Amino acid sequence: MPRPREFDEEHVVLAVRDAFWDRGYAATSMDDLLRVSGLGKGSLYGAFGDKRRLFLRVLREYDDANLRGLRERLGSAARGVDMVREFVHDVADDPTGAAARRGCLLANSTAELATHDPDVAAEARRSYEAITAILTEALERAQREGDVDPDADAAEVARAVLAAQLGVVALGRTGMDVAALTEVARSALARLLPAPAP
Amino acid sequence: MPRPREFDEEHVVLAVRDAFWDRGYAATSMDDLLRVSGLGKGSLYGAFGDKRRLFLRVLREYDDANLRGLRERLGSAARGVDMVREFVHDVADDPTGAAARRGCLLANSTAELATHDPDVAAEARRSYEAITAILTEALERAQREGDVDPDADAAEVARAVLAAQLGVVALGRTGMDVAALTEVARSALARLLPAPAP
DNA sequence: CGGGATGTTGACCGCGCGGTCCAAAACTCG
DNA sequence: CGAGTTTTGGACCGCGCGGTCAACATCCCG
Repeated sequence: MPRPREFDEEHVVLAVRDAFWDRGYAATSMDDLLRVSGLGKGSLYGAFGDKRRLFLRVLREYDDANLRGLRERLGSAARGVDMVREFVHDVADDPTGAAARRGCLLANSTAELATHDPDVAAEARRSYEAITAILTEALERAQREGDVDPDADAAEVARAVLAAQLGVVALGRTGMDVAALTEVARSALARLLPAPAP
Repeated sequence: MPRPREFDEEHVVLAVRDAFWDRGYAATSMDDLLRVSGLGKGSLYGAFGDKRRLFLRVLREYDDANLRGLRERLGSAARGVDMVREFVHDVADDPTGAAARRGCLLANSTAELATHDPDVAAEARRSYEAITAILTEALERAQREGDVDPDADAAEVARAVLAAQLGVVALGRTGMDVAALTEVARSALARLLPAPAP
């Protein structure tokens, strides 16, 4: 019976995500979102609700995609420890520095909004807990593979690794040069991953 | 000759700082700033220029105060390593969690603004470099005092410690409970500060 | 092919934004 | 005390914000 949608929701979510990622929540106007999505006001409001609801939808999908990506990288990594290293280096691996300057949408949003938006704060907690679980799994595998001291508490190391990664992401946003950022990641990892007794 | 100011610039800067810290840059209106400062529009604009200039002034004074504080803590710490530990635990040391949720004005501002405001990005780099230097000094002292492996590269450890601290601050903003946050700090420090051979 | 339901477009709304400006006030000094 | 200078408070401005809505287009199905 109804008239069908003329746009693909996922395309819109991705375009809108990039806008929020680039400008932040408050500095992105609905007009910006209409521009990047190519939709009219009625369509965008009809499909996603107001600005905040749209943002929360975008944030959640961003996080889910991120978690899926991490699980895939763990699944396809030759060794558990490789995935952990990749995770921390990530933003520093783009030699142009663009990825580092962009940072992470969740981290940016939490810094901007978490104080006054409980939904954003809750989403951040959910996401970081899930990441910690994945890292723990990766580290347990690394212990079995002989790359990490089997006596270490994998969950504890995972939390420290997460903190280090968040630090690298935060530093990346300052525009610090990529080589230096890579050094930070390398230096943190060298100390956070206790090597097994030889 | 002239009519004297009726307000104290430093008081105003502090009040305005708290407003920006609480709401973020974009979400804080000039009316908010007039309210918290108690000034009229003419006075605020006359003394500090527009919103962005006022913000940059506030941010720089915040950073300077922060650096002064760190240097003082290093000067008065019984041991170099104590200052490093305090630095990382800091926001988690408020048992109410308020400090953790508030986070750091510089970190929040960098996450919100660094992409499009080169002055904010530059200020962040300046500040983080200065912090790294102070941490390096603290760690060198810790090495002399036998609390940190003297073979470690103090500057490298300092960068890793900074990353960990930024991670703790980022996690703190999610509203994660303080005990867990303290554990993250503890766990990171335990691994980042290589103990000297006994 | 027509009726009903949904999607689309863009005009429109009121508000609050950042910023300007000026008349009155408050001071110093000759 | 009066002249000169700066500060003060708030009226005022135009704009762009987020959000609503109604007229029209497009489709499915009987």
